[in-house]
Amino acid sequence: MADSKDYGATQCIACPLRKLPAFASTAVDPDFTQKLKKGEYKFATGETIIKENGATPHFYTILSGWAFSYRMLPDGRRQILDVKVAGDLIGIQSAMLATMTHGVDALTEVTACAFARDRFFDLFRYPEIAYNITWLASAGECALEQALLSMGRKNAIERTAYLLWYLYEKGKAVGLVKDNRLFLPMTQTQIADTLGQSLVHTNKTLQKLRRMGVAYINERELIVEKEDLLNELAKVDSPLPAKRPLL
Amino acid sequence: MADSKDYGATQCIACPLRKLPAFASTAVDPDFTQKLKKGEYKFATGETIIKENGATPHFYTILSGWAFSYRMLPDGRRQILDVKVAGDLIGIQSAMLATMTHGVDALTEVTACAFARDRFFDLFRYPEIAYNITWLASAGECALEQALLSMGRKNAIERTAYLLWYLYEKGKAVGLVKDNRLFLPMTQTQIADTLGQSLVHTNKTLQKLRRMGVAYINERELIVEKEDLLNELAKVDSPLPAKRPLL
DNA sequence: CGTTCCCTTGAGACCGCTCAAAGACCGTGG
DNA sequence: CCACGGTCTTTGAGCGGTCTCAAGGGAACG
Repeated sequence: MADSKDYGATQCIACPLRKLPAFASTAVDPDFTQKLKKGEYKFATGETIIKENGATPHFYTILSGWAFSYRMLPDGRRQILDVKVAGDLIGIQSAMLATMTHGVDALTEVTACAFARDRFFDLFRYPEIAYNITWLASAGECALEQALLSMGRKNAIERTAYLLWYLYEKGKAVGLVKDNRLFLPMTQTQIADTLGQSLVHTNKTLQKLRRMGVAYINERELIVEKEDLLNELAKVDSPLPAKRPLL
Repeated sequence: MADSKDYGATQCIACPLRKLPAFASTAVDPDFTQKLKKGEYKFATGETIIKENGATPHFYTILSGWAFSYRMLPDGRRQILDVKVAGDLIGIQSAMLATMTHGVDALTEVTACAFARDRFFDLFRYPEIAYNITWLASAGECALEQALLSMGRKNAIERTAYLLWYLYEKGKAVGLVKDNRLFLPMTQTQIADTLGQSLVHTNKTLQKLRRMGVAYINERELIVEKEDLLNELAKVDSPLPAKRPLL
């Protein structure tokens, strides 16, 4: 499943994510996290990190790279649920519910910190960690709610604007935005599967946003020209949380 | 906000929900839960239990009755996110993220056990409780994922069938189904807002399901005639968990 | 007996879908 | 070095699923 393993390549105490302003400084001793860490895994672009309907021996915190979670219907229709970047936790569901109800694929090369599933309950002996895990689960739920509102009640332009806004904000939080530019390794097929729209219509909607001078994607980069207009089109109701915990 | 309060009307140790097969017997001492409980609240039909974008002083476990969570757009469009029945936890989000990103309204008269928000973190000192809260958050996420898949990739018939299946299973779990009948206090407008469809088209789709002899709603009752066909139409991929924890 | 809420039905418009095909770019192998 | 296949983006055309608008009937309620 994993390409390579490199035990403890990154020391928790020296975790580069801790420096980012998006992450709350935690009360948890990094040495403790270090002990829980089972290793560091690398996944290739396009590789499946977690299988749908399977059980992983691990769950992960993404250290670097992009991934997405999805669900599929038997006939091949796919719905992308969320996009995952550095700091995001993936696979808790399998730890809680025994089976994964979604899969996770890598969009780029991904480095992830692995934690053992069979020691999952141990984490809850530490109130701060337990709290953080629940916090992240809640935030994930919140993101899904917004997506659901988008899919259910917004039209193509609003929905697409919302997704671009969301990705942009998410990128900002982990320091991936520079000069209104965000590296964005998603194809239009993947964007369509996130929006719950057809590829063709997604393409036309993106072009409309480009012609409106709001935002466009070029060479795997999202360029936001009018952030306030994007925001307005997106009908955003709640911004992303300013600080989030890091496991 | 709450209509009436009646401290400790129901003793946790005598909680009627514990008897239901859907709930796992917990390692948590009921006396302890009892101490955390801040009272029992009653909400009238149609009343708002938790305000969107507000902060509640409490979060709740529903003891009896039906409710739904939703998000609204500024122009009044509404998306219903989930339907809540006995045993469901509502309002954790506000406890975690400081503000509620969704509102919760009562569909019937609702009785709910209240827990104080300012003592929320205390709960995490007890690993079993912390674990249970996270479990419930994960399960909520899973339900939202299924809804998202439904909205994004299913057509009206499949989507409607899925919702009916979901409600039916949810009702079963808490012992509300008898003779293939489930008391279901939702109007077609509310069903439409759950499905992300227009009222008119929802009405026509429900009629199609009725004409197909699959299931129909009559006098606030959902009658499932062909459960297997409903299941097949719904394209269900993961069943509801057999056992869930009770806070 | 009027008002309100909910369900139902019809008709026409339009948003988004499917089908089809072509161009751009890229890596690979002959 | 060029031909080739693959992936991704773009464009056009026509269909149809779902929406909006409009209106009527039934039940509940004051």
